[in-house]
Amino acid sequence: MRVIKKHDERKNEILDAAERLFHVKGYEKCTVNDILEEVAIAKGTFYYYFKSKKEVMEAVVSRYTDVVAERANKILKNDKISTEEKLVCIFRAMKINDQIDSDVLNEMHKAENAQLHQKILNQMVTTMAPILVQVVEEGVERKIWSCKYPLQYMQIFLSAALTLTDEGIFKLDKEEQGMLMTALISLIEKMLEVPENSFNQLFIQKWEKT
Amino acid sequence: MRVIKKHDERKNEILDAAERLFHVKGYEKCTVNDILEEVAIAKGTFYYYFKSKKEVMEAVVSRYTDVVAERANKILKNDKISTEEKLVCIFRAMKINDQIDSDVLNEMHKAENAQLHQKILNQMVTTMAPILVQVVEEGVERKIWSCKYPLQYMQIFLSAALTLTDEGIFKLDKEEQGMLMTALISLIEKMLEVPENSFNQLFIQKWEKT
DNA sequence: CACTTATATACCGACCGTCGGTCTATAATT
DNA sequence: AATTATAGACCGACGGTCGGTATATAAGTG
Repeated sequence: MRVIKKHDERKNEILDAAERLFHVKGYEKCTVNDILEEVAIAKGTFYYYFKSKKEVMEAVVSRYTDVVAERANKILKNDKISTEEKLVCIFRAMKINDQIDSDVLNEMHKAENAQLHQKILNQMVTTMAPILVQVVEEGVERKIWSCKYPLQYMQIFLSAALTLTDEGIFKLDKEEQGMLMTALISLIEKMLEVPENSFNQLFIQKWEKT
Repeated sequence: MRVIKKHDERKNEILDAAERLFHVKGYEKCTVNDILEEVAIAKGTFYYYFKSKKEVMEAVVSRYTDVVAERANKILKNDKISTEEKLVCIFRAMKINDQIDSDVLNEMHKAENAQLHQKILNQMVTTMAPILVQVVEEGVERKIWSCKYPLQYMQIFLSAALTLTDEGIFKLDKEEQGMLMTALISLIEKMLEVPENSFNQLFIQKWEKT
């Protein structure tokens, strides 16, 4: 019965199970017992690693946003791609404009799930906005863009995008989704003070290519 | 012990108590028993009027958004004020750019409270965006504004504003709040394609006047 | 018109199942 | 011997259910 594992291994097992269950059942509907069952551990073990259900959720979210942030930072530091492309790539890394992909964040949206969404939103805005600001500043330095409130604009963009595309909050049909995307792209153009439709191609190409 | 009241009277008593308690204790921390105590009714009575705690919450939110929507519609139909002022007034009616006022929505933000926030956000965007679109269209007809995606822009604006100003999600100090407001105003200018800073005065005056 | 009878409405509170979380015991490792 | 990891019985709070009761109003009845 008793199986002993390395601290981090067990911890990750719990995180994996939690992540999976959260986006299958939704955070609120997923009970601690569900997680115990999946990992095949007892309650005591669970609470030996995490002090509450909420803490696991936050750990799951952090683990995810860390991965995204790392990806984004790599893109940022990559000298081989243009500033415009960096922006698009980072958005792609966040799955903001991607419909097909069924990865953690997108799946999580589906479950009606206020707490989880809020945490994701918070983490995402907090960690990603500053990275995006760096891209924007790069563009400003290279004189291709101009932007009065980089941080605030990125915060606004992220919070709106993450909220409106959350299927657990707003139910949009394909057409509405398309309109929203178009509007979001056009807003970025305005934020960076580039001519209308100059980003259109860039974004659409990128996301149909893959 | 037994006090009998008209259906709507009782129902409103419950809603009043719930509303008060939700923003004092927060939705999640407020138990059904708390509400029962406040209204001085038994559990059966509560569940005679509402089929769940969540349903009461939704009713509280609807009652509030209905009031706001009504105020907004009155402003919209008022021929005595300019289109620009209508926009400002409607935002004021939603308490988006108001710091002092301690009314329901603002107070509710304070409690860490994902479910309630999400419902408010949803209701607010759903009911208010279309009203704002009418104002925008009025401005477009009068040739003072121009706007490519009125509905989407308003949705984006509302979701960002309501999310970022939620004290339960993001903790901003006074300075950050100010920057955010400025950025939001400048974004509206971009959305409506008016010159930079043309709304600045309008918004600031309005909100310092009262 | 008084007087039962019936029906719908409002209300009560004991009870239940679930769930997050605690506590103590104990096995394994160092 | 001490520390670390695991187990699982147990707890209390909470949302929600259920069977039943009191009140008011309407409908039948002599």
